[in-house]
Amino acid sequence: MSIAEPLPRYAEIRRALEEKILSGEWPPGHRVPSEHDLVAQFGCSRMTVNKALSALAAAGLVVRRRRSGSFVAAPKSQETVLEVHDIKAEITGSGRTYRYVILDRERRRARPEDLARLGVARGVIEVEAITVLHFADECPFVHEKRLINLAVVPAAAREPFAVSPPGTWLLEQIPWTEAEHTIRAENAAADVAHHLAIARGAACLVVARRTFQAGTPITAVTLTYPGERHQLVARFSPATR
Amino acid sequence: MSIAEPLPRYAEIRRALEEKILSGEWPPGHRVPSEHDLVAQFGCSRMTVNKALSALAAAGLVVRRRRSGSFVAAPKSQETVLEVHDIKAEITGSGRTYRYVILDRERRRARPEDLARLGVARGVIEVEAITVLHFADECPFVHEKRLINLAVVPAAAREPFAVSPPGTWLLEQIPWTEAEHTIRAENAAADVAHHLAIARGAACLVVARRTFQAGTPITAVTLTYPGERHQLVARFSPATR
DNA sequence: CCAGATTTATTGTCTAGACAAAATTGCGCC
DNA sequence: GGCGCAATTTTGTCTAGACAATAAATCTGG
Repeated sequence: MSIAEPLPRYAEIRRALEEKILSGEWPPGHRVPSEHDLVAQFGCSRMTVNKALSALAAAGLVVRRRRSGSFVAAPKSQETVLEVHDIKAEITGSGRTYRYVILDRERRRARPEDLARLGVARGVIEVEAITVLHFADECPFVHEKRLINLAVVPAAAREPFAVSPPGTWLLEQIPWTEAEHTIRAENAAADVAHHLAIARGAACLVVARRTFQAGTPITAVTLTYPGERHQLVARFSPATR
Repeated sequence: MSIAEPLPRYAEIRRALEEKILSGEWPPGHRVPSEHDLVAQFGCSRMTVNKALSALAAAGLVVRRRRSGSFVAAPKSQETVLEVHDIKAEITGSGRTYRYVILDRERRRARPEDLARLGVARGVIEVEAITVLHFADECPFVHEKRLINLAVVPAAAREPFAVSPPGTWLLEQIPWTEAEHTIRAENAAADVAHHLAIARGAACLVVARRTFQAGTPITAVTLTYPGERHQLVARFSPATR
């Protein structure tokens, strides 16, 4: 049994409508009663039912059109929320000891492939290219190859990254407005396999992240996780949106 | 230049606050003016600033506490929204021809490993176990191993899956309330490699999805994508939440 | 100085209205 | 019948207030 906590009225209304939709009683395309009707049905003000309906619309369960009404949305694609943690926080958060080493570091003019990784078509920018290996309990955890746009974060060139790895440091330095992830599987190349202490050709999970601030790229990072030791978990329920 | 469309007042206020936060002018922990102050500053009613602040709280940019006030949230973890499409829709949507074959099919009492895949501790349930291979433009696209809980979807045992593959058919049959994904990389096993027409041991992206309705498992599916031909893309910007 | 009671600031929710915007419906006119 | 205009419905936004819940701050008696 779940405890009967006092839900606010708008949440109650939202639940009631959600139940009709998720149970299939109201199939996709079905017309949801108008705000006016719901006001009469639930005996509350229109702002309250509006709050419930707006939340359902934001969650993608209904589509609302002026003059036409609200309709149950077609379940076209499943969305799932993936949490991408800071590596240092992820490891220390699970009670393991964290350590990292900087394998390589170079300041250079962005090469064509660097520009592609950062997600810009062309241009002349200086980048800091850093390769880091992260350890959890002294076991190689993830291999990181990062580019930092020095036009946006000039301090990165002077930072020794002695206490915090580049990712953690950057997160504290500048806020980001957009992020893009691509996730793929790759057979480990010789050098990465060596650093991660896995067999050459072993499957690795590769997460590439690009971070932008108002359209300009800040950093691009490629994280290579050993396949047999790592997985990403994502959960989604429309009710919690 | 972007067109200057007339934003609603609450969106304007939200933007203004967001700008302060994302630019770093208001660092994490900084106190956001109270609703009362914002009402005076923007010359509108409290409901309007409340709507803006609530949206920022929902997006995770601020944390609100009664009597204490609203504070800029610490950017602790990046969230990203992954869209998981229906395979048939994904392929036909990009203009390729879609085809599938059922490689194997069996109705059986759930084995211990089946129960684990479905996410239940124990119990006696009948499952339909189906293996499907999907093609895009006659090229093997993804290998699917699925379990369907026949206690919830008894019709699955009688369905020939002649026109729609099990995943697409299920999506039309019953609504789901929760979904859980795990994403990992694996070296292709001999049989999967054979079906996908890739080398044995080639890196594959494995997406395992469990779908529930109000806590009871509906289906568990393991999708194996050839690593060199597939990747997942996820985008996130807090402003669009 | 401390424990407990009281005040107060702040957010959370709600109401009963108002006007605007959009899109459908229906009507009148040609 | 067809076209254009007006009426109507429904959602989108907003207001000015109200009371409740929470937790910090302050006051008070010992």
